[in-house]
This record gives sequence, structure tokens and C-alpha cells, in this order.
Amino acid sequence: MGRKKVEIKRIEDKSSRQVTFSKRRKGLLKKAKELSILCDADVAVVVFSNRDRIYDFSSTNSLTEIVHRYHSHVEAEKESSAEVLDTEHSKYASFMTVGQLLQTVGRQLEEPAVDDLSVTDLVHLENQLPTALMQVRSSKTHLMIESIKSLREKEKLLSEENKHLENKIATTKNKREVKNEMALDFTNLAPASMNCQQQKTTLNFL
Amino acid sequence: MGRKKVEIKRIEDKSSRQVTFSKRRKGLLKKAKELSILCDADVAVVVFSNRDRIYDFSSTNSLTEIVHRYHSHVEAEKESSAEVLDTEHSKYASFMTVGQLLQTVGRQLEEPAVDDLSVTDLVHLENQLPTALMQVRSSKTHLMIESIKSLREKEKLLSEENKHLENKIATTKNKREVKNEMALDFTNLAPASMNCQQQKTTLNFL
DNA sequence: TTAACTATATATAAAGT
DNA sequence: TACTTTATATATAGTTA
Repeated sequence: MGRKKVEIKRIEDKSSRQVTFSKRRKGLLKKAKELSILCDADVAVVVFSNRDRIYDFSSTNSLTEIVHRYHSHVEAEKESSAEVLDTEHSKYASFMTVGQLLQTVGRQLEEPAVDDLSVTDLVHLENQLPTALMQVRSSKTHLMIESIKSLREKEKLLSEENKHLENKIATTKNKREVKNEMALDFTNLAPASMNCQQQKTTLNFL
Repeated sequence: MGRKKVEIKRIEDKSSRQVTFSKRRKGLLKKAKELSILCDADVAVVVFSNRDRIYDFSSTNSLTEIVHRYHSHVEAEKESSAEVLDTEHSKYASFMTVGQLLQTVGRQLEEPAVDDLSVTDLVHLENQLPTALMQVRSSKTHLMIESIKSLREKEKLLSEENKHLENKIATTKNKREVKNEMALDFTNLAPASMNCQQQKTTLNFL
């Protein structure tokens, strides 16, 4: 994207790092803005320079809002069995005070159309049902959590594999370049046997 | 940046908006990554699609960390406005333990002086709470489902990237083999070709 | 749909001032 | 030190399979 292709690794020269930072930061924020407008999506970008200056873009008024949404997602992913209840409570606590809760709630009780049963029977039922419900809920939550865990695990593995593959490619490229140069040098004097040897060395890195 | 210049305004056609979203989102995240590496800066990007799927990049482990730094800055710059207080409140609310929550509830209940409540009032409360609970559960389930969706999406993307990388490597290998063959032809006249042949066979298993 | 494929627009690295 | 210019690398819009 410039006169020369640059490797993606930390720029050591301080001054050109600064220049690149400035240019690319500007570009990044511009693209974030475009994405949010073109696709009607909420986008937030935060950049800290090494010298701790901050630059940001947010398609909504406040980054905070987006952060909230982000947290909702993350929290949902984070829960692990024992903590579920705690997390749940606190999560919703931040969105609804108890007062609001009580006010906001709509009534949805229906007539219990079971007048044939004795009070004793009903009491018994009343006691049993919540337990059953809890078991069902517990199973459901458990399954979902397991699902999430396993997905995250997969994600991690895939990421690692990806990284490896990238390294492999990088290595191959480098070796290849070296090899090409060597091959050029050698084909003039000795024939292909050298080529093979070189090849062999290279191969170990595949 | 394509066949035609596009105006930066909401893309009305749903399908091409989706396509553009996918392309540009990928681009944005890539650039964010490059910026963070090249310039050794902390960068975070969060993108929400219309349909509330989340995509993010963060140069540090957690977006949360960056958000914290962001908050420090913002608070330092803007004097403590009312908004900040709200932010703070909700931030900490999300970390409230169940114990704290119960205390809060207690306080709220003290106002109407619980002892003075009539049976009717209590029945009303009793009826409302389950509904509130249901809402909470519903939200929870929704979030978890979204979470799973989003993870599946990520998994898919990673898999695709992986596939690409593998193809790349395969291609590289092919080129290499072609080279080997050429080398073989070349050495038909000279010795040391066995070496090469062996090497070639080995190659396929790498 | 989703995936490749160009032709073109953009971003930007290095050079110039 | 920071603009401006240019050559080149990248991103991507529209197209096609």
C-alpha cells in the first residue's frame, strides 16, 4: 500500500513508527465510520498510542453504550455453572432496579382451572412443581453453558492452528527466497545435486 | 475502492449491505490488528451488526481492560458530570454480589414498610415476581443463544481462514514439487539424483 | 446463498520540500 | 517536524460462476 510492501511487525524506528501510527490511525477511524454508515451497524474503535494518547470513534453517542452491549454478550459467554446465578442477578440488577421491576411487571396469572383437587393435593403439587422446574432449568442452562464452553475451546484451537499455518507460510516464503538466490548462484557451477541438498534443508521447515 | 465509487451513506439494498458489511468488517479488523502490531499500540474494535451479532478485535486480552483505560481518560478530561456518575454506577452494579443485591432489595422494601402491607398487596407482589423472573430468564436465554450464534459464526470464519491458509501451503508445495521435477530432469545426466527422488517422496507426507 | 474474480478506488510507504 | 507528492500495495464494488 505504499512504495514498498511492509512486513507486519513492530516498526523499530521510532519516528517512522509515529508517522505510520498517525496515518493508519486516521485510516482506521475513517473506515470504522464508513462501515457504520454504509451498513448501519454500531461500531466502536479505541486506540491508545504508546504515549497513552487516546483516539476513538463510536457510531453511537457514547462508547459506553456499545461497551454495555459488549458486556452483555461477554457475560453471557463467561458464566460457569456455580456463578451463573450470581452473574444473572447482578447483570440484571444493572438494568432494572427492584422498584422498576415491580412496576414494570405485567400480570399474567390465570385462574388455576383445577378445582377438583383437594387443598392437600394442591399443596403437594405446589411443592413438587418448582423442584421439577428447577431441574429442567438447570439442565437447560448446563447444556447451554457446555455448548458455549466447547465452542470457545474450538475457537481457541482454530486460532492456534491458524497461527501455526501463518508461521509455516512465513517460514516457507523466507526459505524460498533464500533458496532461489542460492539456486541462481549454484546452477552456474555445479548441477542439480546442490539443488537437492538445499531442498532438503528447506523441507524440514514445511 | 472497487469498480465504482460509492457514496458513504446507508446501503438500502439489504443483501448488498450484508455483503459489504462482511467485507468491510473483515477489512477493519485486519487493519486494527496491523495498526496494533506495527505501531505497538493498544487497539480495540467492536462491531455490532444490525442483527446484533458481535465482532471484535482487541490487542490486549480483554476489551474490558481497554475500556477501563478509556474511562480513566474520559473521566480525567470531562469533570465529573452526572453522566459519569451514571456510568460508574452501572459499571459497579454489574459487579454486585447477590448479598449486596439482597441488601438493596431490603432497603427498597423498607420504604413501604413491609409490616404494613396488606395481604392483598402481598398477593399482588407474589403475582408480579414470577413474571419478573420470567423476563429475566428470557433475557438470559436470549443472550446465551446469541452468544452461541456468535461463537458459531466465529468458528466458521476461522475455519474458512484456515482452509485458505492450507490451500496456500498446498499451492506452495506444488510449485516446489514442480521445481523438484525440473531439478530431476536436469540431473538425469549427473549423479545424486536418488537423493532428490527420495526427497520428493518424503515431501508428500509433510 | 456463498465464493472467486477483476477493475478500480483508496490507503499509505517512501521520497520530496 | 510536518506537509505534499508519487508509486505501489491493498481493499473492495460489482460481476460472474
